[in-house]
Amino acid sequence: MDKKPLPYSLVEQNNDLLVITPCFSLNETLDCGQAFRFSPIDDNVWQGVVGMRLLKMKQTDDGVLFFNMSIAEFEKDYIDYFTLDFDYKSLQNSLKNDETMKKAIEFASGIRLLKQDKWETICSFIISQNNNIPRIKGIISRFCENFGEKIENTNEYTFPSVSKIAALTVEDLAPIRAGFRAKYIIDAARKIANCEINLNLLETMPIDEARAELMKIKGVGAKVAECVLLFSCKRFNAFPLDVWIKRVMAVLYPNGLPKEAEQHEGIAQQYLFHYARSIKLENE
DNA sequence: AACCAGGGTGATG
DNA sequence: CATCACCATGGT
Repeated sequence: MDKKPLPYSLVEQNNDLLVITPCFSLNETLDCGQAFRFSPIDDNVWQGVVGMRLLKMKQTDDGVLFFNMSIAEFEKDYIDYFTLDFDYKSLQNSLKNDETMKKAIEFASGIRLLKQDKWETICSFIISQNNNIPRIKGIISRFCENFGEKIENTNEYTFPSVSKIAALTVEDLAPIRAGFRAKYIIDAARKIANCEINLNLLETMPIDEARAELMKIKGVGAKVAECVLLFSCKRFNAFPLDVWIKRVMAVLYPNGLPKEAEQHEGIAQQYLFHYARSIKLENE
């Protein structure tokens, strides 16, 4: 059997690791609305908590440099997280047969789908409903500071565990100022903790069943379920329909996405979402 | 089946 | 300063 060459290469540089791959922009990937725990700390430098670890990264001319990272650790935890084993270049070339997709991709060709923690993604998108990004980030950061674990030698906190939140009440969540969403977070934690919902099956079960499974949680509707499937379960064909995408679809794709996007609707969605929001800015 | 609360903030005019 | 919008959802 022929083995396809990997779409990335890893180069250790002292204690750091340089990741060389096409279509990988930190700015575009970490600031496109799929993740809420990353912040820019300097020119082209980002940091954010992933699992138990504070990641620090820098965009350079050669690629993306991960600070204090070994090949072994990176292969274990972050290839999948940044979807590096997926051939973005080929998909982009195919999508570019469509003129609108071509423009959208050229606008932000370095967006990559993340595979985030499922529980964290469920909470984050429950919090996102009817909300703006600065406040979403504020609520999540208060959530972590109040109920997460402090990460050694940093001022950062892990995302709170399911079991810890399942034992709380809505009143306990008052300090995070999530408003009416607090009761949904508690409901999600309890249903996951008592195994009414099995997160591990979401990646493999038929996607309609996965949607139904997630929507057992109060406060999780079609939109939030779709975000969870796309941003934490590698379901490339999940397609979150928010106000922006509805607008794009109505104006640019009244008959649906081009055939090249089949089975990768979610990735197309990321380009279109970014594009839609930028067009709006240009008009003002 | 349309409509609205809920809680707070950022953006717009 | 007022008003609107916000990567929605559940309840009426």
